[in-house]
Amino acid sequence: MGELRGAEATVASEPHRAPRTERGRRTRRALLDAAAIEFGERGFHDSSIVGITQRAGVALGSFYTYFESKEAIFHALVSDMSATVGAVGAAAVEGLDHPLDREQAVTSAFIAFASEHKELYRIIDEAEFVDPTTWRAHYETAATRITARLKLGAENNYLRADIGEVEAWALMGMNVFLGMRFGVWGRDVTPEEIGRRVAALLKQGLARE
Amino acid sequence: MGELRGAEATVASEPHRAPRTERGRRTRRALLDAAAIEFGERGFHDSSIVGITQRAGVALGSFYTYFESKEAIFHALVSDMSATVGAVGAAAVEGLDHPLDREQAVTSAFIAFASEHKELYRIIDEAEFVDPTTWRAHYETAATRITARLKLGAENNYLRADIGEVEAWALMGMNVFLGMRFGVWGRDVTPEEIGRRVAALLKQGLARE
Amino acid sequence: MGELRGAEATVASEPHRAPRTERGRRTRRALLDAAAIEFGERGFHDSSIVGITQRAGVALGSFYTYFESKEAIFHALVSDMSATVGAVGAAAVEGLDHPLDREQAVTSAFIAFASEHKELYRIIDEAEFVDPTTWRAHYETAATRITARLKLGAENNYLRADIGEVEAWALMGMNVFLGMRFGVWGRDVTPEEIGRRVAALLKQGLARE
Amino acid sequence: MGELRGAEATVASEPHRAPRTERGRRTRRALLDAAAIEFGERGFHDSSIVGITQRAGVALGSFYTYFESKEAIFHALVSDMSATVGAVGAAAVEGLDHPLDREQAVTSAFIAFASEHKELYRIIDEAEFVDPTTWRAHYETAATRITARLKLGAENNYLRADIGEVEAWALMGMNVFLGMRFGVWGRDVTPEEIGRRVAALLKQGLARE
DNA sequence: AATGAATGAGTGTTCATTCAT
DNA sequence: TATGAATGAACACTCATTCAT
Repeated sequence: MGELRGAEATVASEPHRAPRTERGRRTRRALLDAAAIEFGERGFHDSSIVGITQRAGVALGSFYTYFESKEAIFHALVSDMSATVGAVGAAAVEGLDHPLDREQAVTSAFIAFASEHKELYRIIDEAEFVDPTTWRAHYETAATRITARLKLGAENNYLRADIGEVEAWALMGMNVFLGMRFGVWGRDVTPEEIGRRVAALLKQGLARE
Repeated sequence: MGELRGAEATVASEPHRAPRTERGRRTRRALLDAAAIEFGERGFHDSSIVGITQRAGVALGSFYTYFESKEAIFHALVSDMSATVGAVGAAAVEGLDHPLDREQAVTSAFIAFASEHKELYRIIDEAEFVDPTTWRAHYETAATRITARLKLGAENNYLRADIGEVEAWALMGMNVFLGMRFGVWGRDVTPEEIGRRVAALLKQGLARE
Repeated sequence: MGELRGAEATVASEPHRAPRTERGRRTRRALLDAAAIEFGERGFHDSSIVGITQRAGVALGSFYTYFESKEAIFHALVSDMSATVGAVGAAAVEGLDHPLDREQAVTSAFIAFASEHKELYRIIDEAEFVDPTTWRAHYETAATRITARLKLGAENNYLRADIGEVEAWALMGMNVFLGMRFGVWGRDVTPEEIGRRVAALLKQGLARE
Repeated sequence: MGELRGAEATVASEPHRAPRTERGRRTRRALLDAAAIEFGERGFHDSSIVGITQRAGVALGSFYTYFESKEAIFHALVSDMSATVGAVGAAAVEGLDHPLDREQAVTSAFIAFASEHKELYRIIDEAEFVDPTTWRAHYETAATRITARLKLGAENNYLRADIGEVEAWALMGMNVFLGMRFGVWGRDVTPEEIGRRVAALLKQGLARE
């Protein structure tokens, strides 16, 4: 999970008290990593603070030095992950011009990422019930980003002029479900192959030519 | 919610004891309807058996005459809903031959249905955490149905020959996310318009002709 | 403590849920009696719900069938006791006409009562911190009653015309402190003797004639 | 609160370690002042060491350089206050000969003092539960002082020969309750007027002449 | 002396489930 | 079948106190 933290600077995770010492920073990090595993494995409600602190190797009470509540650390985690997912998409499109290339790259990257961070799915999905505001913001932000990509493609005459939010949500739904099925559940089709198939769908549809 | 129960005969919901009297049947139904509301409003974990029985107007103890546990009634509900959603899709394609017409109809029907049964989304989503087997079966069954529809379309030379499971999951993801965004969250685009846009995407992709 | 409950009808003790069965009524009573002992012996903060339920011989969870919280049962107890103390005073003056006789009787009765219900002092005193509203109301009500007695004595020309609230609070303070010292702490002077001495003070003051 | 500290030399408050430096003395004083406010506002149990140290502007750990425990600082405070109250009484009687004048002065002074140090009441009252020994000693000492005053008045033929401990406790009770009602709760009657009324009561009782 | 991170015992409260009536 | 009182395991959270720096 370590590398997921990279995005933390971007999104404020509102610690109870910001750690003042290096030791404090390490403890907070250990708690976040432990929580990602615990929540990913057992789900929010079956996870316990003791479970998290034991995994992190710190005392129960230390938890509350860094997080206000069980909900708070979950929120910090979801915010992190949401930012990380966004970063994965942004990195994937880098250097690509054609919108279809871009979407193909995003899909492949996303599925590869999903299959390496399976706990991510569970945690973001569970945010619907534990932290609905953040959950909704996560998808709305992503949709906005996709919409922007598509509009740009239309402006550049690569894509049809009439596409917009509906298509963006359709694309996001594809990616999420493909990530679940071929990233988290099984890897019987490679991320690259899936990217190619999605690109084909976007290019020409499903109809016979 | 009454009409949702129609599908119950299809999927075995394994009642603790099958109600023998008419009165019993009514109590069981009252509990299921109450549970759908309670789970939909508060989520599984914040729902309580007392809450359900109070909504249903029966005594706390009576719950266990009809359901073995909190999980059991949730399972019954999810099974019901899964079957109902399947039925909605099946009804939508009736009488339509062309696969693109069929998918357009399914999408429109599904979004219209979602906006009228918002609790459905929440409950099926939460099944990921409460009843994962049923949840996964729900999506696998749906994917199988879609795959079958697409393969048939390919056999009939309407669709490209190489489409299969990946495209089915992509389609399902679209529908689910469009249902969430334009059915549950907001109705700023009509189900028919969304169906048309999805059909356009499937027909020709997003690329400029 | 049983007889203390006599006043309960007078003051609403707002149970979480009113017991519907006789068994329920008995459990609630057992909890109140146990709480009086527990709070009296250990004080509010060192008392625990487990402690109360163990003394009462019921399961931990049963507590919350009858009381909303630890504070709630304390409040019920204080209300009860406040009413009981009032009743003791009222009973003492019955049949006595002269105000000095009345106050003498009240003082004696109160001190005798205090020495038999030592937990009462502790609980009412602790209400200053746990249930300040009820605590203050307790003393204000008592002061009002005493003021009324004194005014009546003045109207009947037994007492000086100018006495009022200040004298009532002075009298109440006497009684409370005498009850503490000669009722709760030690019985080295009898309640009757104390009553006589207070009456003497009220009759002629302390000055040499 | 500063001036309350004046009496500290009188009663040993057993500091954990006596501060050796001037800086240490200032920190200890800051902690005591902060504790008086915190305990007065929130009561002993709702007060916390963090709360006290934050008010005092020192680090949490510093607390234990000066006090052994939460109870210890409370004890130091109660001892202080007890001594201060005694000093107020002693100062009030200075230069007065007649016992009735003396008691009138004590009552007035005490009520005036109470209305300026409301936290005092709360803290001394709470000592019943937190530091019972000191609490009881406080009242026993006060009673002894009053008894001595009264006996002296009797010896000098100002007062009846038979008055003693009972009358002392009665007087103390009056003062405490009048201080609560007309000092802490409301100042609708002046301390002087109350002193006069108490003196009248002590001089001639309440009976009509 | 001062700091603040770490500790962990302690406890109020919830709620699914059982069971006597 | 229906009722609702009783049960007790489970857990989030607090906070006085310790200790390494």
